[in-house]
Amino acid sequence: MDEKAALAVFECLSSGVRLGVFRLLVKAEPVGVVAGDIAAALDVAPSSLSFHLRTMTQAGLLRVEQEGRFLRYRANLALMTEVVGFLTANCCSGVPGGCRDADVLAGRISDCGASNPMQESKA
Amino acid sequence: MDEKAALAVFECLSSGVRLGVFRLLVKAEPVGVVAGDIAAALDVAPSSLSFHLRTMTQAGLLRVEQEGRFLRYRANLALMTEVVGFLTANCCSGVPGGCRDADVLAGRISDCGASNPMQESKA
DNA sequence: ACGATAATTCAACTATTTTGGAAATATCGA
DNA sequence: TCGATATTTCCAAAATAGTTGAATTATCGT
Repeated sequence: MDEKAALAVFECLSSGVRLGVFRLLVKAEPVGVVAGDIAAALDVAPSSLSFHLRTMTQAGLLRVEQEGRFLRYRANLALMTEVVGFLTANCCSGVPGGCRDADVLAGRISDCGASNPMQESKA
Repeated sequence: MDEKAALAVFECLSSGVRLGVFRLLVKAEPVGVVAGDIAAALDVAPSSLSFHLRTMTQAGLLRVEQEGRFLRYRANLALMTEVVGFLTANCCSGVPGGCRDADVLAGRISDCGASNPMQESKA
């Protein structure tokens, strides 16, 4: 993962429409959703959605597969993992314990035994 | 963390300049860097940098503190952790094992004992 | 083969973001 | 207090991104 690829991922998720697409597809894992259903779910014009899907696919955030005249899209979760690793690489050089958040984030300090630390907190 | 806040974070990291700022500050944790040094390091005009720093601070991605006539900026790693949790919440509903990447990413399956799983792989 | 359906591409248009210089604000050191 | 320094704010120009509808490509069902 280089800076260019990471930037492409963030560009993808920086539009309301594209963030909506990604969230929808994350929920729909591992089945995926065909383009038309995405458009209907998010109320976006087909050509506009197509534009966004292309951007996201090129960035590697989505995987696409043809099913007859449908195109089924899926989220690429592994890429997000890479991005987080990229962000926290070379972090906090030489300051032991000074960067807990980043360490947990990158999986270097594991949070074993903690109960669902990432659960969304209602609000 | 709601969708609006997550979107703001991604908007922040979707510009080359801002991604550069964040990476610089992650590396500089927990000391931080003053605005002028950020501008010098990234070769950005002061007024332009100021614009980006304001965006990032408003999104909560940066913390700022005044030191005389300097402003020292720091990265807020905890927010990134929240964002990842937000992204993977409600993921892969009812499909056991069908979403390993997301589970590892969100810390629900811990990767205890694995050796530095996030290390950047040379390329 | 033919009409209907799924999705994409294209081109023009609109909207938003980013930039950089000049001016403003505030702190520092002597 | 005064000049230098650090940073921000303001504003107009330049650059990018997003939307739309029409045309296009390809597959489906009959």
